[in-house]
Parts: sequence; C-alpha cells; structure tokens
Amino acid sequence: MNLNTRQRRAILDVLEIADHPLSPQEIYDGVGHYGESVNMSTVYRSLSALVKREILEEVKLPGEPSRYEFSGKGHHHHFRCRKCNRVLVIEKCAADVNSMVPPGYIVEDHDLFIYGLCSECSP
Amino acid sequence: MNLNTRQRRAILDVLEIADHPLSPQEIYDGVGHYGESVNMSTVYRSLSALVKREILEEVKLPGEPSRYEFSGKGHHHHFRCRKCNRVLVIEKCAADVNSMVPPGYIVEDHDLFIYGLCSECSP
DNA sequence: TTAACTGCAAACCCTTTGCACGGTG
DNA sequence: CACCGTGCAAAGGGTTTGCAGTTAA
Repeated sequence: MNLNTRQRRAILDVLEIADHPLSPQEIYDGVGHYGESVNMSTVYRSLSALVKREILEEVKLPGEPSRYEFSGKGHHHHFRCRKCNRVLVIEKCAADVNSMVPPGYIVEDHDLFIYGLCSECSP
Repeated sequence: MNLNTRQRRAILDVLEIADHPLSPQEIYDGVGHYGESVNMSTVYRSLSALVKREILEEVKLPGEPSRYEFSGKGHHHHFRCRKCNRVLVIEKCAADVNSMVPPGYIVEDHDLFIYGLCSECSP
C-alpha cells in the first residue's frame, strides 16, 4: 500500500493534527480546510485500507458514524462531548465487567462510552 | 395513540415474548412467524411512536441497528452474544465512570456493551 | 364521521462499488 | 508498460416520508 499519495498524506495529517478520533465527514472537511480536496470515496477507501493494515482503528459508536484513530493505543474507551461533539480518548478503565454478567456468560470484550462535557466545554 | 391495532399488538407481543431487545428486522420477522404481516414502515413508525410515548426505549448499539426494549428498567447495560447474536440485558453496573475521566470533564451518562457468549451459547 | 394508522413507493443518508482515467515506478 | 490510487456516478442497506386508502372509536 502506498501511503505517499497527496490524498492519504492529507487524511493522515488531519487525523494527526486533530489528535482525537474523526469521522469520515470530519476528515473530509478537515482536508478541505487545508485548501486541499479529496473525494469522499477516497476517504472511505483509504480508511478501510489503513484499518486493514492496522495503521488505524475504527471506533464504532452507538447511533452515529464511526470515528477513526491511530492504532496501538491498547485498551481504552471514548468520551463524547455533548457540546463540541468531539469524541475523546479515555485511557482509564474502571469497569469490572466480569462481575456484571450472570453466571454462565463468557466475557470476551467490552465497549464503554461516556457522555458529558469535555474540559474545554465545561463551565 | 392507539395501541390496539392488529399491527401494534403484534409488535408488542413479539417484543414481550422475546424478552430481550429486538431490532426492527427481528420484530418484522417475529411478526411473520405468527403468520401475521406488518409492513416494515409500520414497524419503524410504531417503534418511534412507542418510544415517544415512553413505552419503549431505543438501544443504540455500536455499528449495528438499534434494538427496542420496554422502558422502565432503570439503569442497565447490554450484552451482545457473538454466537446467537442476541442482545441481552445486564442489570448490574460495576463501572466507576467518574474516576475514569480526566479533571475538568463532566460526566452525564454512559453506555456499556459487553461482548461474548451468553449462557445458552457457552460450552 | 373523522382522526389516526397502514401499505406502497419514493426519497434519504451514509457507505460501498464499478469503471475508466491518472500518476508513478 | 503495469499497478495501484482516484474521481465520478451509480448502487446498497437501513431508515424515513408523502400520499392515498383503511381502520378504529
């Protein structure tokens, strides 16, 4: 895979500068802010290629479009700010998931989403 | 709102018998299993009317269609079985969400999804 | 009767795909 | 030349909506 096309560099730059997971639309808009342009199909195709190569990871969210972030962060969760709408990374995990499931269940994985106001948006 | 149409009775019956949150498609299929039929638009329209009246609640899931469940359960979470694909209710919550967020963040709410095998599907 | 509900088909949004063109080695 | 990557337009899947006909009170 060639990362060194104008479009893929722009996509990765936008993700790096934002420093938080972005949706395809946010990436598309972000590239636009640089005065560059990328076709939305290219955004989608690049994102799935980058996920396949494990350079990025898809963050699936309940009821809204996925965000994409750089992989290699280890176990973490996400915070969704209801004012600025950004999705931010939460590094801690204080969920004792095994104690939550009824007997007989096997826990393989979990996702946790926290909603509220981020530090930039809280009064 | 009139709950006493053939279609809405069927939708609510299917939800009640299933005893776990269902997607619009699962409801549609469930009604079909009774030898009855409901148009998919009617399923969607009935579900949103029932959510608006707070008879049902929408369970938004990451990366897949919402499920619908009876409201009034209080705070709870969901388990998604990777074998039978059912979404099941988890009544406990052992997540200390407030301790997870960085200083300055305000926590309003959270969603937790556990993935694995339910008791009927585990070996 | 009349207000609400339903079926059908079309529209919608987000995402994926087919195809022909473009850039690079 | 051979290959991927790209843009465009069309197609998909899930969900919503407009409209005309139907049903419940």
